[in-house]
Amino acid sequence: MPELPEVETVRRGLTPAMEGSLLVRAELRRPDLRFPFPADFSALVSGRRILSLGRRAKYLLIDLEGGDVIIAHLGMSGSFRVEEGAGSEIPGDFHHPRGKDEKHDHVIFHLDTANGPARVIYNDPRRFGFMDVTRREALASHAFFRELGEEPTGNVLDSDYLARRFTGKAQPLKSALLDQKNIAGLGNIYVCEALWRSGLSPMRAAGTLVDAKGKPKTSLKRLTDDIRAVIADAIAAGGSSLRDHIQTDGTLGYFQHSFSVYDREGEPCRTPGCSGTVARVVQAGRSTFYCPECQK
DNA sequence: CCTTGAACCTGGGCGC
DNA sequence: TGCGCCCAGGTTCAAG
Repeated sequence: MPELPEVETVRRGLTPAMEGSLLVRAELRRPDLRFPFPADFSALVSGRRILSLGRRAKYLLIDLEGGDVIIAHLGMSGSFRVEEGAGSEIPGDFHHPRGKDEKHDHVIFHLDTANGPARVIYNDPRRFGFMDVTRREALASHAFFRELGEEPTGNVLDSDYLARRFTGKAQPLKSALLDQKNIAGLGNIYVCEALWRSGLSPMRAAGTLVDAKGKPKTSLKRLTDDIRAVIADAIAAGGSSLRDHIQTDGTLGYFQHSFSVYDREGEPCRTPGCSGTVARVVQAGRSTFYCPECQK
């Protein structure tokens, strides 16, 4: 499920149950997800208190007392849910009736919280997600993080930075924005949405947004603003739509979100005054949705 | 270096 | 009820 806004929403949703709680035991129900778990994963994290939940790009970070940090990536289909209360039986509830999907519950974090026992359960049908554990001080140099670009949140991402990254690049904008080395956390949906907002074609070469002096053209400044706005809006929407449900379902935000171009092939463009129709093309093996009429 | 395509997995939707 | 095909929010390799 996750691009940056969804992972951020998951982080916020899990925080009440996890932060300050004791991670009594990490139960691995299979030896691997996308990659094998480290051999000592469970031994290393079990019995530790959880200090805080963080996020970098699409990675969820769980900081433990003692200086280790759990790294979790949700891949394409990963989600977390919280189940409170004691008992060995996992009670089904309205949102998650017991059923077939349970076979994809791969990791169970057994917690001792301020309100009693609880479980945080990681479910991932496709198993493209993965978890690792490392020392907090080694995080920045970890292979997952070493080459990551700037976050599209906060004020670090600016058009001068993107101009430096894009100078001389013939690479299509779609691919350049999807590249985590440029911007950390954008995925297929929000790249399409940001390009639509900016009126820029996904096929346009990234270098054409930079002037001869290596400075960002107006179009790149606008794109930078739109990227930040798209992400901020999505986080805001996820946070509000999930408030009631995050306890049991981290995936809800996505599907309540309505997109302007993503997955709208053949439908009318929503740009005011535009009479175009949303088209779908494939770039580097991924679907791109855009309006050929107003995105140049 | 660049760009593309395949691979990793399961499940849902659609046409027949 | 079934079958086969295509598609899916990500990342990483190998190959051209």
